[in-house]
Amino acid sequence: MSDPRWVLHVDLDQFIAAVEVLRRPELAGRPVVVGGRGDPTERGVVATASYEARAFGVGSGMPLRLAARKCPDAVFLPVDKEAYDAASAEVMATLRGLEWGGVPVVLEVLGWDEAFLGPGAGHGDLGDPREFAERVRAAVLAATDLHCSVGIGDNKLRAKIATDFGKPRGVWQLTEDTWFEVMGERPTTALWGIGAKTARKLAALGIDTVAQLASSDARVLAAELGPTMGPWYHRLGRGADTSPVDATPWVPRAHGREETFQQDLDTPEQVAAAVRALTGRVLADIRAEGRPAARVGLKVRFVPFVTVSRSLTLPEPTYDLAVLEAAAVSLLDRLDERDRGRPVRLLGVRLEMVPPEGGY
DNA sequence: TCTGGGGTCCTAGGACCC
DNA sequence: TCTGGGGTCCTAGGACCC
Repeated sequence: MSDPRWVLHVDLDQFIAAVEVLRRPELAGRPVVVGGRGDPTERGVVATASYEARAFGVGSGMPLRLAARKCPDAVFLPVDKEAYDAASAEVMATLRGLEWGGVPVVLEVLGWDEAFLGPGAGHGDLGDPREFAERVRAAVLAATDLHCSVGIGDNKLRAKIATDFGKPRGVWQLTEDTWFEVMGERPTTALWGIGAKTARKLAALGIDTVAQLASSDARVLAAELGPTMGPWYHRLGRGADTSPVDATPWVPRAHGREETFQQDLDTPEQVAAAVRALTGRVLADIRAEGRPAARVGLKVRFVPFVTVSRSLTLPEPTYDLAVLEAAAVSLLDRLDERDRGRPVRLLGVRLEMVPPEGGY
């Protein structure tokens, strides 16, 4: 019996909505929509909708106002980051405490509600991965009252894609043996890392499906899509991935804050004041990180929708609020003439930090 | 319907240096 | 008179993900 290096991908089912229902049991079975400040008359989008709300056509990324029109009886709740942070930490601690083949698992956290899980060094018999996957689901449910789905793969890519087939509350296995049978005829967007734009470029090359991508000419992809991305898309088509499950804690490169204004900003004074306010908020985040800012970036969305960005490298890394505010505001002067004076819908300030000692 | 907010990584072109 | 080739850094923008 061959012993593939099994990888599991764990994904919580409708994490945000599920956390909200847990602390308000009376919402169970009702359509719940979480997003923005919880006021569907404001500008904002849906972060997560419960299954009951999805039945009305409400989905992630949808404007709250549209969600309210589709499902007027839904309960609208504000995004409560702290609550999800806490629930996520509980889930990850539970996963980290699991043993597989007699040794602790290796856990790579992907976000609030997702993680890869692999066998630790020196493990013994791993047994049937499906049995272990069910154990994972049971452990998470017992510890947190949250349901999850688990994908099993012979690498991270296949495990990640498998999870979607198992949702909700299920387990699915995808390996080299079943890759083309399951994925071959699906559109390239079914792959992790190929979105609408790339799919369109591939379609222009006569590549619409995963199987077509796998049998395409890697040299053509490199020429058309870049020396790094081209070959990578080719590997995606075959489901190939050799990256290890990596438990190294995440070290952020940058922090940023964005704000969509309920009323568009009309004057340069309003815009500059908002940029300074955002800069102060991001500064607090990087102070907590303990590494000073090395670069400053500004993002501006005008009405109608045009989004531009400008950035600069600071003469020297700093925590100095006045210096950072001045740098961020100075980026406004670099906007194109035609954009100046147009109403501003969104502003974003981003501070890139100096790398930690020894790099990332 | 009128489009979040947090991120990462890649590419291309220009400036500059040797 | 015309023109190397390699390298790094900076900036703007594109694409993607959760």
